[in-house]
Amino acid sequence: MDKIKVNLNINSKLYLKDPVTTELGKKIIKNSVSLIDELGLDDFSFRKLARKISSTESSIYRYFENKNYLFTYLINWYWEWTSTRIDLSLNNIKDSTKKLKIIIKLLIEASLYNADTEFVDEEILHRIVIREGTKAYHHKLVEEENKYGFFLSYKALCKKISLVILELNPKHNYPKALASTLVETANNNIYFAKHLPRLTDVKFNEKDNNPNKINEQIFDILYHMATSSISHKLTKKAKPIKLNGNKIVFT
Amino acid sequence: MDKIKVNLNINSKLYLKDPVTTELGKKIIKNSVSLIDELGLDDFSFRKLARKISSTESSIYRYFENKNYLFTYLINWYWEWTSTRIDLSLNNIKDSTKKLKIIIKLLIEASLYNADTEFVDEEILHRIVIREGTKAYHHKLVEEENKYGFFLSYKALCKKISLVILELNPKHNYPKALASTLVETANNNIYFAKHLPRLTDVKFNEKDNNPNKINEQIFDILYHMATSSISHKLTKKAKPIKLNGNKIVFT
DNA sequence: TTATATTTGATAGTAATACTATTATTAGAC
DNA sequence: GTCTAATAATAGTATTACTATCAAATATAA
Repeated sequence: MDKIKVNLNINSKLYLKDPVTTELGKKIIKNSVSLIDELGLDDFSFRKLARKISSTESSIYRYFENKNYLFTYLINWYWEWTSTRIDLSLNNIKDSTKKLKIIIKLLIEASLYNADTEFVDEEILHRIVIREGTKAYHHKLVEEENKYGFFLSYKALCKKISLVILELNPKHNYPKALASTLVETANNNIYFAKHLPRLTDVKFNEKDNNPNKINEQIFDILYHMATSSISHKLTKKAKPIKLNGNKIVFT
Repeated sequence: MDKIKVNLNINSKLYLKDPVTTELGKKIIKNSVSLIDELGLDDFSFRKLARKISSTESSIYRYFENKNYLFTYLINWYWEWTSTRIDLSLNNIKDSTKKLKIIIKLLIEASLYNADTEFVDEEILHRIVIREGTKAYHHKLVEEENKYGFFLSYKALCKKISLVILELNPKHNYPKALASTLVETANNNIYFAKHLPRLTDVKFNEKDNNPNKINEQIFDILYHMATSSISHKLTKKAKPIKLNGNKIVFT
């Protein structure tokens, strides 16, 4: 495999000091990924991270204001890295259908184009994204953080996907909603297949428990969702319905 | 409006003592809803809740093991209540298309069938579900909590929706994935429209900022997604693609 | 009505989190 | 070899997330 140099453009407001510029910074990134994977975001703390890397809380605080900023930094890494993988993979592709397939495949499998950074294991990062990634923007401070531009990478990723949707159907009415739904639904179905299988349609045969088969099924689910929406002929607009509400009393 | 008595079946492992049976219990439920809405789940604590209701932390701990159990209790309330609204609304409906429309409408608007419990404001609860509901099952302890049955109400809700999907197309391959996607996508698009509008296609005219118009647009997005998937003719199965990966080096 | 059981409130205490601040030490740049 | 920047060490505060104990209030049953 050739090595291609890219750089990930992560919002500098997310850190006090750029972690990729120092050894300690890289250690913080690398070990926060594995520690969040291991403990979950709730139980992850700067104290535990400091212990793990034989450093101190105050040293970590020089890089990140708090654990949520660090977490959002990591999620941004994932968004940027995924955008980059898409760019590289679509590089010579003309056929829009093929583009769509590639995008869906990349949303499901982090391991394709594994980055050669010694300090982020993208496969572990992907697990974190699947389990807890949405916590980066589902909280009381979204609006404020959105003003800082913390979610620009996510928007750029969805924008990129929505443009391919529009290539396939320039008259599609909801390319952005479909794009964000594909990203979110990819993560959800991977998560559901693993932990809450009744919420998706992935089938497990006894010996069939290998991730490839599962990922293929998830690919089919997403591809079906995407192509059906993209090719759907608009029937007449749905007539709004009225519900004659009864009041409910709980006992 | 008539009043109809229903009861919500919430997993009893979620509480140490059933909160609906006592005044203090109801106060805990009611005020945790408004306080989580106000502060966000992260900043919400039993201490603050105790202060708000002029009680003590230890009294609250007699009802709920910890704040995550309380939170999951509230999310279960929403799932159960939404299932109930669906049951009541589909009661006399024969037409499956109409059923689908009603379901989508109910997923978007909490206010329809506002429950007559003096102790849960469903509209506020719905806001919490939209912003942070998925945190109930996106964490390190899913598997354990899933074994306790904490997510049975969610699965039942999705099952109910998937059956209507199958009524419309008995050969649909992914009814469960589509059902869970509709639930999740409803919440996401309401949230995105409000906080991260680039991630959806809701349009705001200057004076058009009223929730009805927005909810109508979100209805259209979801209805389009549902009907396109349901009516999609299966083309030949997508040929798997192979990506010839280049290694990426980050700088 | 009194005795009894149940519920709640008051108080205290522990370990951990989420920080901020200060000073000492070390390593690298010139 | 000195200067500078980065890190480590240490300490301290307010808050969280509990657990435990006991007293007061209240409902219930005899």
